[in-house]
Amino acid sequence: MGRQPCCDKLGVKKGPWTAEEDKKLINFILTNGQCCWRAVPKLAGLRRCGKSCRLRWTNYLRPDLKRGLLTEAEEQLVIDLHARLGNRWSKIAARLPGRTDNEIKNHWNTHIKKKLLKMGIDPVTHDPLHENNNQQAKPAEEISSSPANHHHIVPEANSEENHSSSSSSPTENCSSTTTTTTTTADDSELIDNICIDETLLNSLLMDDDQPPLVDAISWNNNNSNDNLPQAPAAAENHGETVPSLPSLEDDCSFLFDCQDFGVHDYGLDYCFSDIEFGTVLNSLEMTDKH
DNA sequence: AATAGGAGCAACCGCGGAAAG
DNA sequence: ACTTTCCGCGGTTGCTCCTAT
Repeated sequence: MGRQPCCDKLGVKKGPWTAEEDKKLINFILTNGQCCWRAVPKLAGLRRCGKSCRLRWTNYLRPDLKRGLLTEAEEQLVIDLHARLGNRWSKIAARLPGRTDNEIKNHWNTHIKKKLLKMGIDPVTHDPLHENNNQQAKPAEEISSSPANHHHIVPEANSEENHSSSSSSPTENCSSTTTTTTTTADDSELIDNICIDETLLNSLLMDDDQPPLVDAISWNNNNSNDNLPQAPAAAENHGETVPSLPSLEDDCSFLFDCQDFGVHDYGLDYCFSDIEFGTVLNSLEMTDKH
């Protein structure tokens, strides 16, 4: 009856991952692709639960992950989506390429939540906490100065979802920050692609299976770049046939995570230019902490 | 220079739905 | 149809680093 046990609870290691463990996991997924997490620890030679492997991969080792703080545009998008989706972090993360649900969740709890509270906005309901607080929350001109602000969804356009439409739009109230983080043109385009069309955004709410909007855009662009090495090709250096990885895994940024153990270990050094290695090294500094 | 407190983030825990047998 | 397990998600914890005193 049923399936095999997920993993032997005895002897399963917990806590922070070591570089060696990361190497094993990356090496395994590079050659075998993502499948059957239950079998991964055993096959990869890891004393970890499959669940832990999946988490490590999706939150830290995945090829398409961005590093660093969310940009102002991304932050604004998170706020907008949270106003509509609530704490459905995975759904929100699906609309932000390179960001994980865990990352967004952490960023929400540590940054955005406080920011909204400071502005007199309830981070749960996106309603003003108090009328007075709301008045003094943010000068209108400061709000409108947000790069992404003009993309905000008009609440009235979605009465069905808009539980807070009776008051000022949460997304209108919470758009600005006092910091002057640089927002790139790409970020603005990101918001454009997602928020400019109310119908589009509504469809996000309706169709969970819809592919990531920005993913499609950015990955189409990436995939059109002939300079990018392809993961399967790299895996062939191991002399193994690799089941076709999802297209996202084709991004060369995946290899950045290999730096700790040396990209040469994978026979992938030919893939990088000096500039790319610089990026790799920067990324390494982050992973070295572990 | 030492230390306490806060902030940020990676990882774990537990639950629910889906799927295998 | 039912049991068992897998997978993914959201909430929470605890460690590490940073900053203020």
